[in-house]
Amino acid sequence: MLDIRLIRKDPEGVRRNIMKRHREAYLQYFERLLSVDTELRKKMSELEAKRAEHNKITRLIAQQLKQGPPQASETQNMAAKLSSDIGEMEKVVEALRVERDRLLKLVPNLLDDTTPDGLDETANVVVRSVGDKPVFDFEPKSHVDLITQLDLADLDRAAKIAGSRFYFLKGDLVLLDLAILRFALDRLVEKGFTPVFPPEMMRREAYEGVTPLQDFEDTMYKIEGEDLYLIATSEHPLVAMHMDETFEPEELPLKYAGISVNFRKEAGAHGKDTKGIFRVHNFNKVEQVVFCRPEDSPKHLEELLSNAEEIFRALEVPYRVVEICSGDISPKNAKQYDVEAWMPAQLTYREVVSTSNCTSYQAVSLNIKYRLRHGSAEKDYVHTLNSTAVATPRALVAILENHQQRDGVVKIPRALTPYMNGRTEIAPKAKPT
RNA sequence: GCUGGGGUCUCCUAGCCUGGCAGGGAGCGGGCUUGCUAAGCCCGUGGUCCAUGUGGCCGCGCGGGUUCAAAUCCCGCCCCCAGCGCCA
Repeated sequence: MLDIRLIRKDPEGVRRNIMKRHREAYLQYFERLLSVDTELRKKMSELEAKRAEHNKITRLIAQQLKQGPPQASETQNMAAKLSSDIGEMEKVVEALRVERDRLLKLVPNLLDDTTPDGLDETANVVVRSVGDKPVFDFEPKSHVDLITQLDLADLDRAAKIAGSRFYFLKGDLVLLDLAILRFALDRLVEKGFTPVFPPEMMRREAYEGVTPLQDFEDTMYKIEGEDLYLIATSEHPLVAMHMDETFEPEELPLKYAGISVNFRKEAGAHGKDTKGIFRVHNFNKVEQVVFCRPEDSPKHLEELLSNAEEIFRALEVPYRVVEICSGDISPKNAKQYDVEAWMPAQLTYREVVSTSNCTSYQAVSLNIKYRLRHGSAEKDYVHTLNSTAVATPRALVAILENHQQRDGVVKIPRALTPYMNGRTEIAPKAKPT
């Protein structure tokens, strides 16, 4: 969420920024927030004055009782009256505070000045296209046909026991999945990232700090009867792990490479990508997470993007980088890039990476700060950034489709050969003649 | 899961039994003193509010309750430690 103090200090500036998202609802939340917050502060002042009065009397009672019990009863009656007044006022203030916080969480992050303006995804800006699209002298097969033909996954039996959007991954595709994850992890470790296996469930309180409320409805799975949610990405536990902490300046930037399973309901995606393993309920992902000083976050955003691009170049998958416009960007992001891989069977680019600068939006919710100078009392919120390094079902789809040969063989990218025990291709099983 | 012990400001710790403004130490930062890279002294080192001051309010794992008053008493929950149980 935004820092309420910033909103109080410059409501007009915040309003102008929110308008750039072209969503009437955001503005309504914001205007309502301003009035509720004003009312809250007024009521709080009154409450605190009353408490101050009550505290004085309470101290008086303590003194009187030292001198002798009989003197205290009259003052105690006054204190009791004040105490019940305070109880009433507290209820009012608490209701206002709950409403203020609810609205505050609904107001989106301030956009970076460089985020392109636009109404929806059609206004996203292609920054660059990298790699040559493969030229086939045959009709390229979809990944669905390839995994069926090569016996690399079983979708029907997965549906039987778990439902749609689940899969049994099999044989060489399992080895390739692990190879990709390990390859990506190694590249990040070389760059100073600390690899982390995080908890794959989180409590609601911590979770609310890293993701919009709407995600509890349409993204996250809840464990029945427990205050636990399956993580939708390792970004969530990795960012939340430092809640209520203050970093010394020399500890920043802090870089993690999270590796985990990701669970997503994909509610609202009915009918999209229903076949194959492109859009699924659980998948593996290596994620980059950075905590840094505010002035460094634009630089780190470019680094995270560059790291992800490096991995897709090594996988020999053609891609383009897209800058997400103000109407399409996630509410928690100030600036966002997507990397989209070329999918030859669909003749289109599909999202495989999302790189985000959340600036202080998550840090404010989670109360993550740093000292401006070592030992100094002055603190400010850190910035958090996250980016996919690689997510495997989608990377597998890209590799299968881009590296397929006429004879049904799929070439393994050279960079992965060492991670595949020297293997260079995935071939159909020899059929008995 | 059971039994017992615990969670206090950045860290350590006192206070809890017996309710009355959370005290001490260390580290860190700033200042002063001094012949030096020693030693000493003073201030600061949770959050928040606006009327910005010798100010108020809140804060002792979280949430309730009792009371004029709760770190302290009562209830529920979370987490840590030890032992037992279970277990890949």
